[in-house]
Amino acid sequence: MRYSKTLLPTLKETPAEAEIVSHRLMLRAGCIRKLTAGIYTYMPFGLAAIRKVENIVREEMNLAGAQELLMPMVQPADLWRETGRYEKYGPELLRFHDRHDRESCLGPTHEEVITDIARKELHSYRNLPMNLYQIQTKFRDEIRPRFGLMRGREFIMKDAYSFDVDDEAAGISYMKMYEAYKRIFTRCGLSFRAVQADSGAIGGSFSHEFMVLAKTGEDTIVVCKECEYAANMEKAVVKLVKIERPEVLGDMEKVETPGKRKVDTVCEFLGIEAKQLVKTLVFKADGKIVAALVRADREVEEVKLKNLLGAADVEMADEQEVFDATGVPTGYLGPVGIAVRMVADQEVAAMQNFYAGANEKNFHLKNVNLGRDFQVEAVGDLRQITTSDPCPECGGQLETTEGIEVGHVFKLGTGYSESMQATFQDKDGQAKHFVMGCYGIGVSRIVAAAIEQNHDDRGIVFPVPLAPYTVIIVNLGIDDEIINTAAEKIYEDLQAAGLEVLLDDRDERPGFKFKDADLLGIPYRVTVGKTFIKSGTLEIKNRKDGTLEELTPEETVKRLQTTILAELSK
RNA sequence: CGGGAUGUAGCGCAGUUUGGUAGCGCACUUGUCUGGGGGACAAGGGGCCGGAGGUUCAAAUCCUCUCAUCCCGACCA
Repeated sequence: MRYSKTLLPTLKETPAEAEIVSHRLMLRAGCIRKLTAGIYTYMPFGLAAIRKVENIVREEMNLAGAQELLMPMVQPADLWRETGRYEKYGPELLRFHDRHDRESCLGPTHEEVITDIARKELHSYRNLPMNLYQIQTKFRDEIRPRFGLMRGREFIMKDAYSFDVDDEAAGISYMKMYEAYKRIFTRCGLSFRAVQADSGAIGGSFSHEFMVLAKTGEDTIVVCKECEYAANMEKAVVKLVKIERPEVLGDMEKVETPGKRKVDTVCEFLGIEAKQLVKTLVFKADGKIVAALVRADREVEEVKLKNLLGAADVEMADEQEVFDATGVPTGYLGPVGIAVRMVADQEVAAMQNFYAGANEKNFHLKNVNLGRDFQVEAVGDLRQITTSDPCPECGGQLETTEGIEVGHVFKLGTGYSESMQATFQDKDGQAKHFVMGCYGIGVSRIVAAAIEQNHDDRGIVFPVPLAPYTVIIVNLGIDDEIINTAAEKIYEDLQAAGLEVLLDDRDERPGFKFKDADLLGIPYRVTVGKTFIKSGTLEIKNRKDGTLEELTPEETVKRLQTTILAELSK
């Protein structure tokens, strides 16, 4: 492609709206332009990168035995009512009425539509397993779209759905996708981790999120330094460290703590450590008051609390609500003699002779013990994991990093097939519900994540497999016949060698062109300038490491062809 | 939906406090020079100052209402 004929509007200055690197660079490099909040036009250069991702996804999905189809974006409300999601989905689902006043919605995901296809078209176990996928623009009316393509309302997603005869077969389908995903993200040149997204309530870990490791990620994940364990922070299982303490249970006594409400001040006043104190935090679970007990130096993980309680929604109660429910001012709350539902972190159950609030202003209790002095409704893993906790898998050291979720594999089971009566006839002649799985990849988000992970202060540094062009030729002598001819020649030859080449044939000054080449992040730059007249060589620059080479045109073609091919087959 | 901020030329901004009829840098057009890291000079084009209403002789500026966008918290690929 000739730069002079391309719509590739680069920006020297950064538009004020862009906050994170990928968004900023994608705007500056002319990849995207915003139409309205969370909705972007993919400009030719950005679209080329998206297509690269799509093709990798397509190849690997097909290789894994999945078939591509394309489902409608506009969907009838009735279909969504079958699964109850038309009511449940919330305002993210954009609903509207068509000219006949039929209720419709824009598909944020396609379980209903695909299950409808399955119940109509798949009738026998002989048809299974079946895995169908599409690459499509999704619409989710996000509460707060932000960060450009990272969280848009409109975005390109690959979604796949598998249908199997039973649980075991579904597990195989799941693993196939899991492996395909690893290949996809590896081929995209991303540094990523597959993290467990389910704490194991169903039994196995049948949900994984694929996270690209990047500082700007919206999720925090914990990663083991020694083994492959990785999990979303809010779901990471805390392994209880057994402490052998054959202590004699002391008699519970009241101690005065005048005006000491905070953990720090209480500990300082009593001359104890926070790990000897238990704090009582009050939450509203689906509107009902529940107290959660954790060691004073720990944090309650609301997601875990939610799961333990089986609640749909959990939030912290405010001071007034706490007082209304318990009659105790915050700071002196404790588990002994309090009339609310209580749950405790497993660590609290293992503690002996601890301190806690006395449910009386200016007093705490000493030598409190669970079981003897109070009872709780449930004990479980309630607290947030820390880097000083051992890896739940191998006991190794943990660290935290930020991650961007680019993929999610999930075993659905028979929820959808049951609510939509999607059955097939099995070997034994019985009608059975399909066991389903669903698998998503954020295609447009991958491009943003890749830039988040691969850039420097001069611009994007595209991984070769995602680069819209792999080579940019900088012609520095538009008016010089020798240089011009050489630039045209190498342009032809590189294309003939099967490479995607951008020829910068604009009448601009060298500095200007170099800056653009850096900004665009094209992996290899070939400069045709005065050195060609002097020595007949071209300069090849590697965008990533900055290495320079002087080669003849023939050598250049060979060198680029082999190195780029090598990069692509990694 | 709560909290904060911003809307002035394609982009980045000043001007708003103290009303007097719109400016700077970049980009764009033309010309000359220049030619290995966003070059120089000269001459141009481009703005119902987000929208509506009001106050006033006079509004980008003051008042009221609205719309939009961005940032911080609950969702997710």
